[in-house]
Amino acid sequence: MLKIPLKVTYAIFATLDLALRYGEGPVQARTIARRQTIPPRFIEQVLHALKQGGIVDSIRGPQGGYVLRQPPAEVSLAAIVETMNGQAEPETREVGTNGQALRPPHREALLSTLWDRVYQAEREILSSVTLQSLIEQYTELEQKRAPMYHI
Amino acid sequence: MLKIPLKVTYAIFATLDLALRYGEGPVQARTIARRQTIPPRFIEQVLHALKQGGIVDSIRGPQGGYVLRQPPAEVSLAAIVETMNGQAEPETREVGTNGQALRPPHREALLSTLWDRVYQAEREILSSVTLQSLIEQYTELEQKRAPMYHI
DNA sequence: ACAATTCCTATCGGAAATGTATGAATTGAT
DNA sequence: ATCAATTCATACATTTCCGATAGGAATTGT
Repeated sequence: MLKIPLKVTYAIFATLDLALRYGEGPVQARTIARRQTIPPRFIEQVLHALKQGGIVDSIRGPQGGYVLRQPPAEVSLAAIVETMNGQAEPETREVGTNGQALRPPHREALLSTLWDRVYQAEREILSSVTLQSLIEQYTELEQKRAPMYHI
Repeated sequence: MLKIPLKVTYAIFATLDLALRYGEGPVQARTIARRQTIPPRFIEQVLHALKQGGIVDSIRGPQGGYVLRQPPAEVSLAAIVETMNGQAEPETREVGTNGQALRPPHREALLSTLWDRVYQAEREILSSVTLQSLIEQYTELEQKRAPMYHI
């Protein structure tokens, strides 16, 4: 049930890459693709979706590329994940009932409020994590394991 | 990210159907299929999975069918959902990195602990909901909207 | 004008989800 | 013993989704 599309993972790594260079001007899709090992033609779509979602801005033409729209501390994973999932969220397919007990629409309502609760819990967690905090966690991990090497 | 396979929905409705008749002897797959409007050939597979998962018992032969293994108050949705999802849970695919920043394995670890937190939250909610409590919610809904009609 | 880049849309392949089919195994009833 | 009702097991077909690729159009700095 907890399904993590690759697309979402790519989006997080891509925005993390941008976060690490926030304020240094645009980064090209190809560069991110190389650094994060994401298929170059595919990351374009991911970045495009992130732009539609208001997460990144794009600059066209030579020396163009992508930049984070807000500082890394302002960008929550909830925003990224929701953007990548589009509106495809609460598609509780109707099933219908012929028998007596468990008639729609209450039968369906029962489950959809349940999924809503799960979804809200997920959202709460993801809202509390920002690109900034992820980077901090990352450098902590790095320094713990290999305290002498720098990025 | 929150993906609800139809299979899971079917499983919940099927077990709810059994819960409403708990203690009244076995219910045939075909009967459940008709009442819950689930493809008859498909529900067999769902029920079979539920049996493998220890949620239901099956009785073969004429007048056979399926029964809940435990009283409805003892059956949590977490058990049902986990059974239907099999072991297919935590497949965090590795992505790999060529560039400098955000090297594996820490990059991957960052996300997998995050997904774990989300997964645990989901599990907590689903553990707190039983077939019994679902039925209670259902009858409440029914009586609120149509207080004069009975099931 | 040119070249670098994003933007848009179409398409493809494979995997997973959904659904169907067939027949074997089990068992109560007669 | 036979029969019919049912689950059991497996294989197969169909559809849908996801990841990935491709081609070219639009934009813009130099």
